[in-house]
Amino acid sequence: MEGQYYGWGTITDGWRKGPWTPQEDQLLIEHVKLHGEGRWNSVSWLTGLKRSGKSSRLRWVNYLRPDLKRGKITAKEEAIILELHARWGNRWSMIARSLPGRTDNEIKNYWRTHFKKSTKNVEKARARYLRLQQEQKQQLLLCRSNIMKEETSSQTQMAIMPKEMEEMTFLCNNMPLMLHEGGFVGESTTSSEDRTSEEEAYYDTWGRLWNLDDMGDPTLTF
DNA sequence: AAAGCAGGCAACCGCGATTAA
DNA sequence: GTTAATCGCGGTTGCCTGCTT
Repeated sequence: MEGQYYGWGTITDGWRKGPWTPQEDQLLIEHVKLHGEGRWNSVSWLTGLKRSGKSSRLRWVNYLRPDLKRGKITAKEEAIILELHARWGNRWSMIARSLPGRTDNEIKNYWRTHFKKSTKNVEKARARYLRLQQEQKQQLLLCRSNIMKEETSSQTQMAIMPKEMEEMTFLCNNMPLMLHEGGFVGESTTSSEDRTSEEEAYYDTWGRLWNLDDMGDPTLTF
């Protein structure tokens, strides 16, 4: 197996370091299938992998997990990252919890690559986000007026698309914070330490809601 | 075509928190 | 209550790749 390694892979103190090979990935996947996640330090002696528990966990969490989302960060995800970073700072794992399928490492890398060096990029992203908000706002207003029309004119309103109606009513009634005066929720000066558990739950919820399937995200360019 | 450079990202490191013995 | 093992997180490093000169 050793001869198949490539790149800067080396062995230090009996542990292999550097890029993972497909064979190593396969061993790790099999291991998790059999034993589940956790007990990472047992991976080595159960599979024969010359990888530390730490390295194995990292590989699984950041790359092999089946629920990971592949592909580029969307405008919506970007908006969430910006918003939550403004609020929580570098608490990447927490931010990642609001973006299912994305890892803390991925988000951290994205932030550093796109926003750390230049506030201009933050401004651009912010502008994109505001455009998106405007579009959504218009859609919601339209939907709200449709709901009102339905409410006044028809007794059978809930029979017509009841599910959609419920969803849109819920959105109309619960959206205001995200649309807060066209501004960034994250612009608040409130530090993460000052946040209440209710706020925590609120952001958790909205983070998840915003992760509903994207609707034609514009390509992100800087 | 080749060299230099910068961006992107996978992986490592150190450290604090948590859990088990 | 103490210690060791394990886990999880944030920061950092360094390879790869694509673009520019």
